[in-house]
Amino acid sequence: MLKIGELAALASVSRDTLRFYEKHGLITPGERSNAGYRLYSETDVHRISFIIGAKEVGFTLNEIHQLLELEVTKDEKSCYDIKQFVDAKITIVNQRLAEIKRIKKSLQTLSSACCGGDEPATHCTILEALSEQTNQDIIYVAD
Amino acid sequence: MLKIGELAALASVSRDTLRFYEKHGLITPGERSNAGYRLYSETDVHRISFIIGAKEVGFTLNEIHQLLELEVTKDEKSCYDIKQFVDAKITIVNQRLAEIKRIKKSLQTLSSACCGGDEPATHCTILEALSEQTNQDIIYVAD
DNA sequence: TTTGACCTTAGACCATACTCTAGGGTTTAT
DNA sequence: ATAAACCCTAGAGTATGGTCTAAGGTCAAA
Repeated sequence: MLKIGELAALASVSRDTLRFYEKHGLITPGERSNAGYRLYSETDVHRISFIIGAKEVGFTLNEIHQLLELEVTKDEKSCYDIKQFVDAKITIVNQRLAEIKRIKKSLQTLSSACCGGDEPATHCTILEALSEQTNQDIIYVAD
Repeated sequence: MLKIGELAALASVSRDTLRFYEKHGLITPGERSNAGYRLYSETDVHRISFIIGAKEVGFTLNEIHQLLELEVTKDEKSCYDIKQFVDAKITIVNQRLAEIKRIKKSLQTLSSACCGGDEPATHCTILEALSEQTNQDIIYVAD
């Protein structure tokens, strides 16, 4: 079992952040030491890792909370709802995946056009790198 | 040329958001109508699209501002700096890419384990779906 | 046994990214 | 020509996600 400072160091977040997440129901260390210190299990470590990862790719704490709350009950109806929710999230994830690939490509175009490449300096802004790409529909509308 | 409401509708953001981005130097419509209305060009449309996309995958407005400001000058030193900056961003993008793939995989595991699959209900939370995955180092440390 | 590094709570404060309000001018359709 | 629907500015307010402070208790080493 880890104390809060140990988990904080491991996960590269502050103690305050861990307490903040707890206050908002994202993580709930089951045990306390005699002195009242929080004690974190390995499951908590995984949980924190998931939270940080999900946050990094743009999920809000609220969405992460919902993801973490997902549990299959025996109720068929509820199970259907969960599947709906998860599949909706997968759609969002796929959109983000496409978007981040687009950005990566722009950055790579920019990087290789910049200094030392033989391409002209015309390609040297993000927007120009972006326009280099296939003329996909650029504006995001619900599709 | 588009008026603010037209661009807002096209990009699925509010007018206020566009004015907010302008105030913070992310977008700068060159022209105004006689009445003082903002007029947006096609470049502005691309720019807004980039901002929204970058935001969705977790860049802050500040980072996006830096990305958009990137321009190659004739100064070699400055060009080197830009390459450094862009390459650092590519590293971040790659990390996000890996993370979002991890999350996608978890969601897919969860979705397929849930309702109708023949796998037992033990795999039916995000955390269990996550542990299903190869035992990669789960905690994020600067690597 | 006391010094320093840890832990506790409650609540104030902060940055980011909007979002809304007030008070006013413009454009467009009927 | 007038009402609805748009535009303007400045500035206040809000939600999210922390971060810090105060006032205090605990633990391990010198």
